[in-house]
Amino acid sequence: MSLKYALLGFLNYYPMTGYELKKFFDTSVAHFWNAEQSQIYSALKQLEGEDLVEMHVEAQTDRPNRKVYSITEDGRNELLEWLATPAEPEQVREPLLIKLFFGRVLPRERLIAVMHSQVADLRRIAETYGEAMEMTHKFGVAAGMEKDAQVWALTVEASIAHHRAGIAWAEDAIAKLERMDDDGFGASYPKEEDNPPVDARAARTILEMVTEGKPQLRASTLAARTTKGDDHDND
Amino acid sequence: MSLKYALLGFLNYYPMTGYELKKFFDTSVAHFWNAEQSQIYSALKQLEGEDLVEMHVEAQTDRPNRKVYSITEDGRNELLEWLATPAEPEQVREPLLIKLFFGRVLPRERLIAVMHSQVADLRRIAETYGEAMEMTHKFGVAAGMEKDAQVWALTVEASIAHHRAGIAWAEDAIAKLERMDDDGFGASYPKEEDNPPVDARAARTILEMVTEGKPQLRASTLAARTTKGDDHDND
DNA sequence: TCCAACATGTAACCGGTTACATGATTCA
DNA sequence: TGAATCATGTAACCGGTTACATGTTGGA
Repeated sequence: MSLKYALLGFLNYYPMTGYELKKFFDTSVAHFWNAEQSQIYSALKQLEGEDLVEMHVEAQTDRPNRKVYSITEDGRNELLEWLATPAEPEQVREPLLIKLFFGRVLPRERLIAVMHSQVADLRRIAETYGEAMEMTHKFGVAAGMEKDAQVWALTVEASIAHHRAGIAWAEDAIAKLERMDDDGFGASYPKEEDNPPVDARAARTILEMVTEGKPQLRASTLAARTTKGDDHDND
Repeated sequence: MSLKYALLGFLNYYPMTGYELKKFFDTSVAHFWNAEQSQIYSALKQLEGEDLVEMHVEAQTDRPNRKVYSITEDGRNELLEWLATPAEPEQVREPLLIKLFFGRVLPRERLIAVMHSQVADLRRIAETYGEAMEMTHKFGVAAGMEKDAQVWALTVEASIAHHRAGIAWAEDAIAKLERMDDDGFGASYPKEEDNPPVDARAARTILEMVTEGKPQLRASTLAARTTKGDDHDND
């Protein structure tokens, strides 16, 4: 859903074509949002259908006509309304944490290697934020929007903070893994060897032991807790 | 794709039904991964087709038969292989950052209110991590998997670190917004008023000014940079 | 000569969400 | 009486990705 508003946001700066919008995405919000060309074109069509943007064709002979989109009054109103509404927290999906969660079955060194590679990836991404910061500044100057550039900079800081935290956590986790007893790791788990073969009731029993009828920590519960409490300082 | 491996990961602990898998998800990995019941059922069917799990029916008269899934040798191998492979970095998608990015057009106080509500949401979620930590411990005891519980705890720490960083950043951003000049905010932007009406060339000109033929910071570029460099300590 | 930039799209697919359906048992 | 638990699914939809199609101009 946010894509729609990001497009409105850009069109609220200046009228432009789908092709140009793609460039704006790639040069300014790439660090926290990506949009494919094809997606932009179809979203624009949709926005036009809702009368939130309007399009006029600029004829060209040598290449496909330019379709320049501009935001409508309705579009601007809807944008402002959306911007002033609290953001719904995103569902986190972290493949790395799945690997770590189930990673005890790997030889410890293998698991640590995966963690190291995560750190390396994060560092590599973090290096690009300098460029991103420069970009926000350049845009501000080029477009005469220095005020906007100040909030743009805050979004880059968010990404930096986020990555720094990720790196710090991962390094701490690696240190902890290194302090753990090697014997517990690897595909065969000591306990399993001493114990009678696992039967189909085990999972049931464990679930009963853990959740003694108590309310569970469900994603839906989380969502409810977070969206219900929207009753603060914004109205 | 990770869902598939999460299922294999759980089935590698114990054989169980789709219904029980859902509970395991909700009580243990909910803080970084969610899976809907319907999705679990169809994924299991798919895994069975690939011979990574096998199913046997436990007949029941009073309610639908239990379909107990267990991991196969192939499944275990594929799981181990996947676990030992570096995680591909996820595309970040942060609606809040879109709001902030375009938020200059809001009255400053409105934008700050959105940020405050973000902080409140993050705090509310952070409160649940105590429970999550308890859960990992309980599971470890109940299943006789104390070693696994140690790595489970690391995943909870990841979420905690992540949220703490989010809160700290947001509070800092709020402080900065509060120090900014009020006049720059709101739907009408001073510069626009003094300047001639915006024409359809403006976006073009700005893009030219900012990206003087220089390589751009594209998501694809980022992806390339991050996946190319996988040549470290894992093979 | 060949690739990048300009400029538009369509179609297939994929992972995930939401809604709907069925039906017994148990507990408040 | 009515909700929650147990236990299975199907179908529609939705946002996003990947692949494919078309065709000119200008620069390395």
